[in-house]
Amino acid sequence: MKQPTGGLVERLKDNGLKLTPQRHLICQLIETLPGHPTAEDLYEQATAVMPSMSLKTVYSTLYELAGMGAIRLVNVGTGGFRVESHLEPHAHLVCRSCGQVTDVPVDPVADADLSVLEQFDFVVEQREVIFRGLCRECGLRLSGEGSGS
Amino acid sequence: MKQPTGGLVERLKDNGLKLTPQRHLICQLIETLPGHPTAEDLYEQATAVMPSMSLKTVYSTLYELAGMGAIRLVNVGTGGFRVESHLEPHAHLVCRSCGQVTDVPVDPVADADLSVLEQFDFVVEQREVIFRGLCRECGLRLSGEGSGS
DNA sequence: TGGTAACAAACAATCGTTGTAAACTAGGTG
DNA sequence: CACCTAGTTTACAACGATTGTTTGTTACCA
Ligand SMILES: [Mn+2]
Ligand SMILES: [Mn+2]
Ligand SMILES: [Zn+2]
Ligand SMILES: [Zn+2]
Repeated sequence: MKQPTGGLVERLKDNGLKLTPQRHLICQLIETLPGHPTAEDLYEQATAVMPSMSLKTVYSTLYELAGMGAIRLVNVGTGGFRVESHLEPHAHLVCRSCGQVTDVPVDPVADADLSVLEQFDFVVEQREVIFRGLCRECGLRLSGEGSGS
Repeated sequence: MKQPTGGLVERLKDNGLKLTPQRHLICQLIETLPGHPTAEDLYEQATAVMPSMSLKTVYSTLYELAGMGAIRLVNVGTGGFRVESHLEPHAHLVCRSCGQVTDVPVDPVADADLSVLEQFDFVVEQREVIFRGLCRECGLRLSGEGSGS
């Protein structure tokens, strides 16, 4: 009923892909790194362990994992997509100042009335809710600056 | 209580910006073109009338209008942002196949319980709801292809 | 009649991502 | 083992969207 978030390596093999050292490392990093890493984040971490790792391989592996539904690639408008390894429906807080992405562990649309959607003949496969604004640090910092001098 | 969508030119002047022919044209196009045009869409339309128009000027003007809250620039993950001239809160349908962006004239989060957000010390300024899936044409086309031959 | 501030154009550069081709690797075959 | 092959990774060029820089224009005013 609920696929284990911590089984990326198994998912790869189940889908007939070879478990290469590169893929293994990328899977581990995804399961280890907190938050919503970018491809570049993963690349940096990966090259620290395996200097020959190519950025292209990171992208390819992410698309493979996303293609088999093991992760999602979300775009919150901060330039470049981010890896989402929490597959349960949830919302995101995105700071317009520092770009930080935080999980909100509920789906605000869960019990909304979505009957309006019927008229569109649109097959909804997935939904995304983003709250944009300022995180605590950025809120404090910006208001502090504004009143100074 | 409700700023007129059709007053971009006035908004520019109210904010102390000169009403140049370029800005005037871009404002007109935003108010005329249906849907959610990209910067490139506007640039194409603009150069048809004013061939010297620079893409940079389109971008600059869009950021100026967005900065004064006259439009919004939304990123639905189709590569590049789109101009949103309907400022009332509403959701979007985004087709994963053709990229079409359709307005859903309701805000599904409007009467959701957002008390969970309080614990985050995050100042929400704006929210975004996207439904991803397949539009009618793409749904028909893809299922038609799958069953043939 | 310059002087200057705001603006737009031309064009190079940047960022995130993708295409291409060459090199590598594990698993068969003889 | 020497060879073949499919799958994979790498190096690197190219791409689309956006931005920086520099230079040219324009409106307006002392
Ligand atoms: Mn998340
Ligand atoms: Mn819209
Ligand atoms: Zn922040
Ligand atoms: Zn479609």
